Amino acid sequence: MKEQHISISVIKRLPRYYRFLGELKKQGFTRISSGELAGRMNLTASQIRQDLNCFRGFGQQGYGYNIEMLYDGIGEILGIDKPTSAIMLGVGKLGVVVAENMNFQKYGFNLVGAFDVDEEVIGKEVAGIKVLSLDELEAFCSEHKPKAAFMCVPSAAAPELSERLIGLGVTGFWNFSHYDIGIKHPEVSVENVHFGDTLMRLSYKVKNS
Amino acid sequence: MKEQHISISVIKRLPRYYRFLGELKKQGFTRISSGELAGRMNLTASQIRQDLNCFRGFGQQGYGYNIEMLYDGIGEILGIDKPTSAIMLGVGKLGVVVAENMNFQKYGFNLVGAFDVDEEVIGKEVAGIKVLSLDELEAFCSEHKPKAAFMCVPSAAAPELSERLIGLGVTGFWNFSHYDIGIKHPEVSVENVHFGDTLMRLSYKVKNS
DNA sequence: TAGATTGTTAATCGATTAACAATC
DNA sequence: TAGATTGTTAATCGATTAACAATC
Repeated sequence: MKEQHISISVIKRLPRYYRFLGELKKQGFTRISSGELAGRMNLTASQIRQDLNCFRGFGQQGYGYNIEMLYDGIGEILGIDKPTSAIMLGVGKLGVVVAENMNFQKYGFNLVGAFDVDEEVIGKEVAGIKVLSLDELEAFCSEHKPKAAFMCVPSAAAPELSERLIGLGVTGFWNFSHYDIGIKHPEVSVENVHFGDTLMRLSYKVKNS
Repeated sequence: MKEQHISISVIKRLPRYYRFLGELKKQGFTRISSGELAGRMNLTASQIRQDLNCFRGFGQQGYGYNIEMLYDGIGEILGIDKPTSAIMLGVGKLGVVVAENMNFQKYGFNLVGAFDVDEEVIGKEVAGIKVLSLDELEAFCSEHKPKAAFMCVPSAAAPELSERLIGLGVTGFWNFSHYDIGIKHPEVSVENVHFGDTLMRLSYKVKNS
């Protein structure tokens, strides 16, 4: 898997390829051409070939792409085969739903800890994990060295907490809070899940079409 | 508010401007220059001026931008001042959390109905709304004419259900399910919230930096 | 071999950045 | 008026699409 420099636009599309290919695989298909896949995904064949060619070796002229091999290959590029250990910060309603309904393994992560400040929540089990007090964060991290943090805390708590986590070696944030972790720390990776932003975009679209 | 053709890239950024400006407003600031805002948001001043100039009349040479006016203006562009009526499909764990914790009004929507197929859930109240049986969808829609649907159903239910909703006049989907509503229906607006996709992207980033 | 389909280069298109004249 | 800062045009950069030679 020789990767030169992969543009962020390509990376953004990979999960969607992965989903479509997984579906095709499940349906029993074994090969697909860029043209056929383009039709299903509403892309151009050219774009698919360009995207996949960033990584070399997936296609075969005159044949197309082997679905299983491509699926596994993209999974490997995304790092799904090598789970990153992660902790959840904030085990409120959202945190609980996310923790208990996401199959993290499927997406390249392994949830190893959960923290909250609420005495009501501390000590309870979520997704098979005992919720610890935030006071225990330092001890836990020096023992387990989690690399990623799922930020399900109120926005007000995010600035200080993210500083603390970065100090403890966390390099990736799955951020549900409103607070732009990446601005002060361009060296860490952040993926934001901002419900409000997507709703506002939908509002715009609905009203302008 | 004269809008020619606004590119999708600009629209995508508007909610983030809106959030930052709301914050600045709350902090008591009254004016800001593109340079200052660029620093805070980690953009270029040039991009901010280009973006805002799509809509005309926000800035003033030598002065900058009036925060309140800009905030309100962007809100208007996004259509936040004119709520779209929406219904929720699927009131499982995710649906409940979303319904009860999102202030839809704040983002340009008004939740007017909720539907499920589970007898356990039907009849209960969520966010002040009584959950109806999916059998009542047609009657409800012909009376209330909701324009948007929040899809919190299992992916398997999404294809058929989205067809049905489009037939009933729904033109916008906030889609939590895995199913690409937009492919068969390019005429409707869709905003996807795919937790898995963002996690996979984070996985890639964490492993490649 | 002939047909299909990729890999890859070149052309186009769009978005971002830089520069500066207009103007508050 | 002088200084600041926008609006806007031009330059650059990157991403997408088109085309076709390579090759399975």
